[in-house]
Amino acid sequence: MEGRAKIHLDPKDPTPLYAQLERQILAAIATGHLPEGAQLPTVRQLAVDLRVNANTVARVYTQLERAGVLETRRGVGTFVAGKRAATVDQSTRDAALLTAARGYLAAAAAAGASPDQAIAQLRALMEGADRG
Amino acid sequence: MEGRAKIHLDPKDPTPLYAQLERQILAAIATGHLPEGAQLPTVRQLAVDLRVNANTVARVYTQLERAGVLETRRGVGTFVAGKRAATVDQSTRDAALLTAARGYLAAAAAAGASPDQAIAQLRALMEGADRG
DNA sequence: TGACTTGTTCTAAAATACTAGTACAATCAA
DNA sequence: TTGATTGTACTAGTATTTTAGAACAAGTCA
Repeated sequence: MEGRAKIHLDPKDPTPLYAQLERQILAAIATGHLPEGAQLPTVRQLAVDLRVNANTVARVYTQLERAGVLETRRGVGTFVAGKRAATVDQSTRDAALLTAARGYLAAAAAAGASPDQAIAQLRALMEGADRG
Repeated sequence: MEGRAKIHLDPKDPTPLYAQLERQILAAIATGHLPEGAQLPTVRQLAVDLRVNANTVARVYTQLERAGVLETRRGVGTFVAGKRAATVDQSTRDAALLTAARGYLAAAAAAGASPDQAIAQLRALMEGADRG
């Protein structure tokens, strides 16, 4: 029960599982669900919880470790790394955010939600994170 | 030049191109960019514009045609179908919106943006769409 | 030391996504 | 009818994603 991250993967979503998992972890960190220094579930445990292969989890951990987001210690576990320098420039990040926003608006519209509802849903999600 | 849909695909996004395209079309319809009866670009033309294979576009058109969203007439073109009965229930749509919101928050975090910036970007996009 | 836990690496196979090219069918206009 | 346009269907090949299983490396603890 020690700070289980609320990770949700959707097998129906055409987005690859590894990409979903990576985003969820990054979001959990950004929203404070996973504070600096927090320990993540082990590769094998998370694989069981999410019903995916251990390799899929391991690959995500490795990738995030190389990106400086996570810190891994063999035999101990995987932890959220401390503040790191941003390696990508601002324009690249802006472009990524724009693309993500377009995608969300599209997905919301496809789900029959109005833009206002889309924002409301986002707010609700953020508040839930604050309390966690 | 008759109402070109503003479709943007991101090859860097791990989400499959066909899924991105499907969402964008659904969004364009939901937001009124593509009103009922409007003609979509031809399979070959859109494939050229988006730098994807014609088969990828054709598959999306076919899928949306089977879903009742589009109407295709051989030798003429593809059009937005008339009002159709909602085939998915509310809970399914809510779940889809929640998943989309989680994904956006995660993508924004991955892009180094705060949740507030994520919402700001969304608002900016909405205003731009209104004027378009 | 030895047992155990944890992350890492590797090979192999299956399923899916995407590209490429071709051919066919239906509609419209001259 | 003829030709052009458009959607549909098909095969083949490549790349990516995911699963599966095994083995190895590094750390903790008794």
